[in-house]
Amino acid sequence: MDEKGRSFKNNMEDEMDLKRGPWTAEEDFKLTNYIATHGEGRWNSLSRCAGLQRTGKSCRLRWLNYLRPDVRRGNITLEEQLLILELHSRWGNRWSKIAQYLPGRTDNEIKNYWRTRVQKHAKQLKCDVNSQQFKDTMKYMWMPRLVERIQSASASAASLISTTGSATTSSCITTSNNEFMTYDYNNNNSIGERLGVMNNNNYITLENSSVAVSPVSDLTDYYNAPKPNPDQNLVGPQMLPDNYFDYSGLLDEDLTATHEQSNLDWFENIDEVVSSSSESLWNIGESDEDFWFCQQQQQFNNNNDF
DNA sequence: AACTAGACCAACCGCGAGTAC
DNA sequence: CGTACTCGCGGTTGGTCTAGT
Repeated sequence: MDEKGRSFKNNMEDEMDLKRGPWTAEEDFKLTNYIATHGEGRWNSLSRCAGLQRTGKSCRLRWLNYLRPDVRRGNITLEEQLLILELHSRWGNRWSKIAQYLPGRTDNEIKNYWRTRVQKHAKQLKCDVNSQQFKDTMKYMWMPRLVERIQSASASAASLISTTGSATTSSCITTSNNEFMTYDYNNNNSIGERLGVMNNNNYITLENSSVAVSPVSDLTDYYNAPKPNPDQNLVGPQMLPDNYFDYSGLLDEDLTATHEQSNLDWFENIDEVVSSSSESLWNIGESDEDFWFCQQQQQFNNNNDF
């Protein structure tokens, strides 16, 4: 039998013996043990040597996404959400690249977050997740709000960390200079690059980017875009040139009211939450976020009606 | 209690790039 | 140089859980 034939036969045998679907505890044990003694890599032969009836691919995925000791589990924090949104605006669906900036998070986890949470909100707003409208909503509404919430929480979180010593592992934080960066809470030092600066508690500019940011979504474009004549006594959100929505009306008026109220609710919650556990601290965002998005959806639909 | 819809997430698949032979 | 293999990435699927009816 020639080399091709042997390879084909081996592949057929592999196919016949292969196991798919959820991993058992025994398989996990075998894989973890094998990697502990022999290291990772050469996944196909690793699978055979470890006595696993799995493809190399499957072993690699299981190790990277689940068994690796530094995999961080649990809810995506506010800081991580902010990072994901920002990095996605930079790089798009480059999940593995984005994951590099979120220690312990896998590309799969981030991808799942994006598809379930972010795309859900796009659906609620009745617009495409890749549309400029939704990108702007994220950039000018959602992200500033996240920053606000992070800042609000940071004081409480900081005291929590100082008392417990190891409340979290690593994440992205905002500093007193309005910078935000990846941070190792356990060792109390910065472990990543400085990612950007907040302006007026509202906007974020990214620095040190090795990849050009799309000029269309650059804030300077937003500011430089000709504004409607202020003398025009227009009511409600106004369409700017180049299809920019003017969200300032939303920020200043209706939204602020609901926003402040939801913040009040949130602040009422946070003392209680912080005193209970750090895990819960990051969980409270979801209902608040959903509430906020309901408001956005209404406003957004009003915009389109206008 | 039974059913349904939606959310979540682990796992699979296909493809392209890199590497070994 | 061509082929097979490996690896990693992004897209997709399907199982499980939960909330609502």
